[in-house]
Amino acid sequence: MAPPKPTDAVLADPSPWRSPAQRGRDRALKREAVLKAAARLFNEKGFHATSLDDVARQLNVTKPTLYHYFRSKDEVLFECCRMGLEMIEAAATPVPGSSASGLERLRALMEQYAEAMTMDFGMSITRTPDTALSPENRAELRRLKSQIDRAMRGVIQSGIEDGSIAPCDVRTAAFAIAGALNAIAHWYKPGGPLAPAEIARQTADFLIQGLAPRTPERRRRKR
Amino acid sequence: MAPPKPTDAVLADPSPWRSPAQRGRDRALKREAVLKAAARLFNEKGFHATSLDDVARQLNVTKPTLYHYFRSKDEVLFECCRMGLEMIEAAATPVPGSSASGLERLRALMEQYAEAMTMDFGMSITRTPDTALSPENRAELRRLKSQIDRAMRGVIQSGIEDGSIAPCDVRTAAFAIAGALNAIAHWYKPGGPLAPAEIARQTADFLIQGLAPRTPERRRRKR
DNA sequence: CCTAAATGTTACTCATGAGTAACATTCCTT
DNA sequence: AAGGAATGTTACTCATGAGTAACATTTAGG
Repeated sequence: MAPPKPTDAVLADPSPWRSPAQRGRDRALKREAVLKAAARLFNEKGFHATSLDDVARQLNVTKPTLYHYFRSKDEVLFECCRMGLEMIEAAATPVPGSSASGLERLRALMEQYAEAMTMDFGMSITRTPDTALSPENRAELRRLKSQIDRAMRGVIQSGIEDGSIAPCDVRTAAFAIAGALNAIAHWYKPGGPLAPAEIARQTADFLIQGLAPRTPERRRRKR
Repeated sequence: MAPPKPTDAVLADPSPWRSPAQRGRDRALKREAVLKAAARLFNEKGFHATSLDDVARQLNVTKPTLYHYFRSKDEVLFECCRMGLEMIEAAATPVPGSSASGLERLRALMEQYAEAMTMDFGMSITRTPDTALSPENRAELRRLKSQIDRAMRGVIQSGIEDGSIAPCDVRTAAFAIAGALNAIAHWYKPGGPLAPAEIARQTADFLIQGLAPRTPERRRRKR
């Protein structure tokens, strides 16, 4: 009895033989599994305190196996950070046909940014010092970060122009906002009392409201 | 011609012979010089990328010399951070006979905090991952940090009570503020266009004002 | 003076962990 | 079947850098 041909298996195929496409997908999945395990360990114990042997052990393989998927430890960290930054960048790229005010767009950006910082890849952006990376990878990450920074400043600027955001120093505001959001990666613990969405909302609220008391007729924002 | 006795030398003494007190002071000065050089290098190249040989070279001595003043590389980093944290803590401890409002006290705290983050020891707090430290030292630093956090929350709380600060989630506010201030250590460069005091003021302003536009009668704070 | 403490040097040890060489196995292709 | 790509293993090499041993020199003080 011959095994069923992979190309015939459209639905419900428990066969151990994989199609070429499936094989490629397996590889991508394994790559991602390495990144995920690595990110978790890097965040928990720190990049330098985590050896690739640690990462491999976590996945029930040995260190040389990892080198089938990555060129170096450096590349592993770099990819983790890139994943995280791409999540944020997706949130920062403007939607073409949007009629939202600058403040509304900024709030959405801040909340997605904040939620990203509660996830493994997002955390790795701020929890690992960029000095751990090779000069080339460091430069590339800086490029991605400044792209996000530019996008955020753009949103702030347009908010000032449409009157939804108070005039302020855009540069300082962007730095302060990014700083407050990045900090989440340092104090958030998955088992905590606040869910990521809650943290995101509260932090965005605070940055919008500020510390100074509202005047009576504008005391609290709804929702 | 006998050298002047150290005890006689009250003023203007270029003698190479040091009094016992002066010797002790020399030692303390040298210790501090090591810390200063180390902090600068740690911040610039990263803790793990900086060897004690690097630090020693910077001071025109050799590595074993440093071990006369510190037990381990770990201790050097720890002391750098402790210095920085003590600067902030000094700013966070309440002045007994003060009649300032909560917001005024918080602004002063934020500005001093921000300025500390532009200095070598302040930077080392946030630019070095706490995973680089021994468990004991890490715990001690965490203790100092949470002491500052408690002080900050106390000031915020009292500001809410006296009406100078809008009601808000104190925990979230304290985290966001500390995050925004800590971030300064990551982007500030000594040669930049903004002086530390300027950065401190602008960042504090932003955190107080928030992003939302003021209502007409309270549009801008004076100064 | 003579000893002890402090301060500095040169020349090591030694653990760690990134990265590699060489080899085994499995699966797909022809 | 046979060759080769992909994936995995065991058993190393090798650089780095923290920390130390042993030794030299100066200074303080009895």
